[in-house]
Amino acid sequence: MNDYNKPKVIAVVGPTASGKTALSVEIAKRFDGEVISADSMQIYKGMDIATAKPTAEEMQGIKHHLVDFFPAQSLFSVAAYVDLAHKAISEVLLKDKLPVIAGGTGLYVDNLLSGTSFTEGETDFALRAELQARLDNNGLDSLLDELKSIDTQSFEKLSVERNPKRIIRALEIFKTTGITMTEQNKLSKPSDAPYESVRIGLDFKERSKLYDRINMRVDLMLEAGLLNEAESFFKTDASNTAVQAIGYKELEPYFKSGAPLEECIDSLKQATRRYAKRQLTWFRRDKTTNWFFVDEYKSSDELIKAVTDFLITKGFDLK
RNA sequence: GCCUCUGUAGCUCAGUCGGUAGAGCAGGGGACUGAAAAUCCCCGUGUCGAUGGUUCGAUUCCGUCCGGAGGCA
Repeated sequence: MNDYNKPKVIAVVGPTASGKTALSVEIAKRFDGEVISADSMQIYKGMDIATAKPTAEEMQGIKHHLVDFFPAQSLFSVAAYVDLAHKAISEVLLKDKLPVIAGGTGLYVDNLLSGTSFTEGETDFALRAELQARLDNNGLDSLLDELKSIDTQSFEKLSVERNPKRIIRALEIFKTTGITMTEQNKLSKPSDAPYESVRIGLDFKERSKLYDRINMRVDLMLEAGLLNEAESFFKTDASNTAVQAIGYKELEPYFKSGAPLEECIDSLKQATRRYAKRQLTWFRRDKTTNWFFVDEYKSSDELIKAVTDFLITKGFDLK
C-alpha cells in the first residue's frame, strides 16, 4: 500500500505513428533510463519495416528490451510478455536506471502495470481448434449455450457482444482449469500494483493530422523496402500471432492474386488508421494517463521539453 | 448555338405518384485478462445546386439561372 517503496516507471503510450519511439528515447536519455517495449509485433525478428521497429539510429544508444528477439514462427501471448517484461524491468532497476515502457499494445501495458498474475498453464491450441470447429459447424449459440451453464456472468456479457474469440477463450479457461473466466479474472487481479507508474499519452487534437502521419509513414515504409520484406515474410512459416501484423496481410492480394498495388496500399493505410483508433479507445480508458497533444506543440523539441518538465514535477530526477 | 441527361451525407448513389430522406463505403464512439497490429458491439439532419412560381405544403411539379456529362451542328 505504500507507494514510496515501489519502483518508479514511466510508460509512454499512444497510437501508432504518434511518436512514442522518439519520445521514449528522449526520456531515457534525460532521466538515465532504458526502454522496455510493449509492442506485440516488434518482438518478432525479421519484421522490421512493417512494424516500424526502431532503428539503431533512432535508439541513439539507448538499450531497448523486448524488441527483435522472438522467432516469427513461434506463438506469443500476453502472459509471456508480462513475464519477460517484469524480468526486464528488474534488470534495469538493478542497474539503478529508470524503466521506460513504450508501446502501443494496450493489453500488454495494462497487464504489466497492474501486475496481473498469469498461471503457469500454456495455451491449449488443440482445444481451441476444437471449439473453433464447433463454432463453424454449429454456430456461436452452441458455444454460448454451454457457457451459460457454467458461467452466467461471462455469458451475459458475451451473449450481447457475440465475440467468437472471447467466447472460445471463456470455455477454454473452464475446460483446462475448472475455473470460470469470471473467477479467474478475479483471482488474477492483484490488490496492489507492483510499480509506481506515470503514464504519458500521445494524441492529436485533430485526428486527421495523425492520419496524415500514418499515410505518410506507409509511403516511407514502401520506399524502405516493405514489398521485399513482405515477399520474404510470405515464405516463412509465420505463427498465428505473427501473421496478424498489419503490413503483410494487406499486400497479400498483390502478390498472390495480382490485385493492383495501389489498392493494397490504400487498404494497408486504412487498416493502420483503424488500428490507431482502437489504440486510442483502449488508452483513453485509463483515467490516470497524462495526455500530450502532439499537434499543440510547434516542434518535437517543445513537446519533449513539456514532457520533461512534467516528469520533473512528478519527482523524476534528471541524469 | 440547339437537344438530352444530370446536380440528394465526406464519396458513390437510391428515394419521395407533393407531407423536409436512406443504403454502401468513408468516418465516429465503445468493449477488451493467455491470438490483441487480433476480435467484437453501437452510431446516418443533410441549406435534397440557386432562385422565382403553382400549392395549405416543394427536395419532389413548372420557369429561369449556375455547375457537370454526353449528343447534333
